[in-house]
Formats: sequence, C-alpha cells, structure tokens
Amino acid sequence: MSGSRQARPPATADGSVAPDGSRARLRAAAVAAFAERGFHGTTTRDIATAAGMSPAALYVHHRSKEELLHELSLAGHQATIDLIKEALDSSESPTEQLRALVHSFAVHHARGHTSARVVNYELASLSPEHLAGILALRHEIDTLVRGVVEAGVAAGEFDVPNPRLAATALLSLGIDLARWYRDDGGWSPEDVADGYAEIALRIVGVPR
Amino acid sequence: MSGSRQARPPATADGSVAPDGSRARLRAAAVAAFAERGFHGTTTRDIATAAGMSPAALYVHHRSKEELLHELSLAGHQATIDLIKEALDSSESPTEQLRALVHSFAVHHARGHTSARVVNYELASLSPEHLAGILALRHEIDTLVRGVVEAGVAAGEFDVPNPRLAATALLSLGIDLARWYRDDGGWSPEDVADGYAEIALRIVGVPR
DNA sequence: CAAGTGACTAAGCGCTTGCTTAGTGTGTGA
DNA sequence: TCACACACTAAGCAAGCGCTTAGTCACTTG
Repeated sequence: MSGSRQARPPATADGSVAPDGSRARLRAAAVAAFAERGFHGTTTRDIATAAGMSPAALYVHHRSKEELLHELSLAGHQATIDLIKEALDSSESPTEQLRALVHSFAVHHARGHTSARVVNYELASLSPEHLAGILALRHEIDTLVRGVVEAGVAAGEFDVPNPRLAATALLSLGIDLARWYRDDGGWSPEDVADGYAEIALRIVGVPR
Repeated sequence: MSGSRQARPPATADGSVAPDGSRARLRAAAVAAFAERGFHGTTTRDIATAAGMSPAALYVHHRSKEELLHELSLAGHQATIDLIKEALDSSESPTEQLRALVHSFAVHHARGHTSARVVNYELASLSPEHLAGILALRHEIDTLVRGVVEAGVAAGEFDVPNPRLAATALLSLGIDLARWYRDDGGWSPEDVADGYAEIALRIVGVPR
C-alpha cells in the first residue's frame, strides 16, 4: 500500500458520522462477507480489512462480531415488516394487497439478495437472546402474510384449501430468492416480482 | 462414561464395514452438525466426538473436513436426481409427472430436512473443484424440472406465461422446506407434499 | 494554548482450529 | 505362529481465531 491512513470523514453537527463513515463501511463489509461465506466463515479481520481499517476498529463500533450480525439482522427484519405493512396499506382489497405484498417482497429480496441472505440464513449464529427477539419479528411477518390470505378467503376473493400452507408457500417463494437470485441472471427484480405476483394469485385461487 | 471403547463392528466378507459402522456414524454426526451450525461452525472434534471417536478418527475415513462435506453433498444431490427421474418415469402425462415430482420432492425435503439443509445451504464451503461438480448436478435438476413444465405447455395441459420462472418457483418451494420444516411443526411430510402438489398444479395453470 | 474526547492502530494474548505423527491393540492370512 | 494390515487413540503442532491493551493523533472546548 502507498498511503498510511484515509482522511477522517467529517463529523456532522449532531455528533453522528457521515453516511459513508466507518460504521457504514463496516456494516457493508460485514453484510457482504456474511452473505458470501457465512458468519463462522468470516473473520473480524476480513470485515475490518474490507472496510479499510485495522482489526481492532471493529470493536470501536461493535461489542462483538455477533452483535454486529444482530444489528444487521434486526435492521433487515424491520425493513421487511415496514415493507409488508406498506403493501397492506396500499389497498382495501385482499387481492390487491396480496399482489402488492408479493411484488414488493420479491423486489426487496431480489434487489437486496445479499442482505437477505444474512437475514434469512444466519439466524443460527445469533445468541439465544438475540435470536428470540428476531424470531418474534419473523412471527409477526408470518402473521401478517397469513392475515391477507385469510382476509381474502373471508371476502370470498380467494379459494384456498389450506390457507396456512398457502401463506407459508408465498413467504417461501420470496425468501428463497435470497438463495438463487443473481444480478447477472437475466431477470431484473421487477421481472421476477411481476411473475411471482401472478403466481401468488394463482396459488390463492383468484379466478384469472 | 462407563466403558472405554465400543466393540469393533464386524467387517463384511467383501471388506466393507457394517452399515452402522464408524464411517456411517461419522457421516451421520457430520450431517447433524453441519445442518445445525453450518460447515464453518462445526469442528472436526464436534463430529468425531458425536460419533463416539477421537478427533483423529475422522482422518482415517476422510482426507479432510471439506471432503466429508463433499461426500454428503454428492450423495444428497444424486438421491434428489434419482427421485426426480423416478417421478418422471411414473407417467406419460406432464400433469401426473409434475404432481408426482413435486410430491416426492416435498416429502424428500421435509422428511430429510437435516440432510437437505446441508445439500442446499453449504455449497459455498465446497472447494472450487467440488463445487463445479455439484453445480453440474444442480443444473441437471433444473433442466429436468423445466422439462416437465415445457412438456406440459407443449401438450396443452399447462398454461404458463413464463415456464422458466414457474419451474424455478416449483423448485424453490421444495428446497425452502429444508429451511422452515420442523418435525414438531404440526404437518407431516405427506401433508405438506399433498398441499404443495396442489399448489404446483395451480402455478402451471392446470384447470381444476 | 492546555486539557479533554473520540476514532483509530500496532501488537499481542490465550484459546481453538484442522490436521499430523507416532504408537497400540486386534483380527487375518500364509 | 508370526508378520502384516487395519482401525483407532494420545499427544501435539503451526496457524488462525475473537478480542484486549496501550498508545497515537486529530479535533473540539474552555
């Protein structure tokens, strides 16, 4: 390497750091590394080096490697819940709610497949306490999705033999995007989302 | 612990070991550990101890921890391919082929969710050479599933706007079972498989 | 300008990791 | 009967791990 250190990013008036500051660079490096090699396959040196810092810098901003994972997991789950609620608020009709929900859930998981991989496949690396909190959020997600399906059945818009299983399948399709979706795979997030919204309505038996 | 060592299992006439021999115990312990904590979260001591042996015993039967993972991955992928081919051989009709395929794919992934977790979520821990071979098998799986969907469209039995995406969704549903299915979750593998076979036919637009 | 604050690094500690080495006991074939 | 092959263990090595310590430097505050 040529230089020794990068310039310190300017602190903002309220004492927080700039959006591309060290914290953000560490988080971005951690997401990328956890997604690619998993929590246990990633070293704290990997993360710090990718963020352009020394290994000890990670501990200036995070108590432990696990706490960093938890921060990423929490933010990811919250974003997913917000997105689902937004879709539910977009209409009164279960059919349109489901279409919007599956569409933006798919876009979210395809566009953010790196983060989504960490959110959905690294739960086992959380501490028992942190895991419990995250599982509560996941239960909320399940409940929201099942709610739309049941509302559609109640409204006579859907025809589903097993609403609970149908809701699980709908969630499953979106989550699994984190596993298989590739940026260079020939489909844009919107392409997949359009197709999946159509598939979702077929699954719940909306007449076409 | 009471005793020091277990009795040596009798070798069979052809030189192979008994079915519950050391090799099998190591494999079973490895599957359980890799599924629960991931490849990098599992130590060779974990595996050997769970198999009731000393750490070095693993290296009597396997060149490395990675080679053990590859062996499990290879066997799992081969079993999946066999299962798919069996479903395709069970009928001439794409509708019945797809029903059989999705049903047994789902049963396989639900009943064998522990092994399926290793097969589907530990690919990144394989060596580049081993990964290449496994990806070839996964490509074969994709091709077989897409083939049924396309055959159904060609025969006029299916109505699908995007056969490739539909095939991906069908595979996705089955694979994701490895992530969420629990033995104590209230659904038997057959329950899920019945529901998923129904959902599969809806996805490909078979009139009900 | 002195004292204080916070972000960062160099060095390294104690432990765990994958894997090896040297050796032991047991069953087998000549 | 005796040499050999084989499955296995006790002990341990070099490397890598998460995390800590002690200190440096730039900047802010009075």
